[in-house]
Amino acid sequence: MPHEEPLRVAVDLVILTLRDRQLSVLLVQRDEEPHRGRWALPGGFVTAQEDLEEAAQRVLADEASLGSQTVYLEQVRTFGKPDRDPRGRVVSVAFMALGANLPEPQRGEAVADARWWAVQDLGEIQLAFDHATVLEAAIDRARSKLEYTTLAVTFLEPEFTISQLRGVYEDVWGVTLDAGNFHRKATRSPGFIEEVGTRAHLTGGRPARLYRAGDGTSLNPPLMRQG
Amino acid sequence: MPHEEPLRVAVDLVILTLRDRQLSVLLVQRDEEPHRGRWALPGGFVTAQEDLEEAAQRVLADEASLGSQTVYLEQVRTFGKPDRDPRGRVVSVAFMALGANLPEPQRGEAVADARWWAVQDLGEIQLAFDHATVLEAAIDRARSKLEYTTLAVTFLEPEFTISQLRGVYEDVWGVTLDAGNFHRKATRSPGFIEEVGTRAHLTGGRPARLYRAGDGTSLNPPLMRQG
DNA sequence: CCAAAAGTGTTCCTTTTACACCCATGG
DNA sequence: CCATGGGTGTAAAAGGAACACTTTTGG
Repeated sequence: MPHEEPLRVAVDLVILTLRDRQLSVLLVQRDEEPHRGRWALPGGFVTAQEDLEEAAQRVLADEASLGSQTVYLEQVRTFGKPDRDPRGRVVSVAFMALGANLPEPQRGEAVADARWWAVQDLGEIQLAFDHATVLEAAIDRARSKLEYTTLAVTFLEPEFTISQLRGVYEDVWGVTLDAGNFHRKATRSPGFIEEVGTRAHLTGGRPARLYRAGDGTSLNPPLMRQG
Repeated sequence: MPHEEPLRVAVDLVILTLRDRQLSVLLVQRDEEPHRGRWALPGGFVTAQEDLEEAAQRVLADEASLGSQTVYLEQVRTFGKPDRDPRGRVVSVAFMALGANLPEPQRGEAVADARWWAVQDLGEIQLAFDHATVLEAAIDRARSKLEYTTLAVTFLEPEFTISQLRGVYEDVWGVTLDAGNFHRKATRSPGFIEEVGTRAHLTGGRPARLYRAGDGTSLNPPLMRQG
């Protein structure tokens, strides 16, 4: 086996939730060089004895104080350009985390601030490292997986109404969907949702039936985006 | 920044091509411990100054002698369980490589043998490390990307007929598709294929028009699998 | 002429889309 | 009673599946 340079391996997390009907991502403001003052994805180095998913869970708990929350976690892609971190060679495995009503973050170590940003409002600011690319990859992944998987439910509490589910699609895709047609598709996709039996009294209209996530993970036919 | 253990980062390649109408993968037989004698995916460590894709290209050239061939290369997933390599901690970025009529491999260093295996015939043999998992992830990715991308053309020479294209779907998915319906779908998917103008005289039937890959990368509506 | 593959037409059926309409509640 | 959202019905349009049929070559 030839000699090779040891590299450092990190995980970076794109933690997404819906806040005020806006797809939002948790960013931390760096308190150290490089990129001091810039907003970045929460992340951390992988330690010797942990799997990549474990490292991601640890960052969720430590940097985002989301240890106890139920979040969906999925690996997105690994970024490894030699110059992506000015401190040296760091290969970073990007994860996407999705959750319902995630709380305001506590400020972690080496971090000046931490808060949710609506994805829409990120146009102006410049993220640290290559995190803009990482963020885009994760958001693309989330948007497209809504079409052909049951992932949308991970943005919702365990019990939800169909219009809340429709809201997830509308907010993540930025479209408007026909309520009646969506209702049919959702209720007729096998394994997508299951009726709970009770009803929600949310607003001034007819109470909606409550559902929970079904067993299925894939959606076919898929839910189409051109609403 | 806290101290952390340096890890080694490798790339592993799932190189797929069609040989005798069989989806086939290039495997190398290990000539060193651990797993001496077992078949494994071609791979190698990432060096200090190269990007992950560059490392993958280097492995393609060195271990698979596919340096000059045109192959499609895409990152699949990164595997990092602490015990996946008995020599120590190795995080491995898996790539999928697709190409047309790839040649018989030359035997590389630290390798007893190298050859193409039909994916169908792999049931019996046990691969080294976690390479069975890696292989499965890549094949799943390839199979599902045929549905909604124009990736099928990467299995073909620059000019091809529609029935050759249909053959890619049939061989990769293991199904039989209706020739007439496939013809319509392929010719009407914008950006999928472009007519060249000439014809192929392959077999004993009517000569087929030749096409080349179009500009598009995604296919919608997708090509459905239940042929 | 015949076999074989290429390519087109046609029919039936399912799904999607748009939108009307009724239902059930709070105020 | 009215506003509001929940949920169903329905007709037109689009798309998919099955398969017959025509075209164009080699032998």
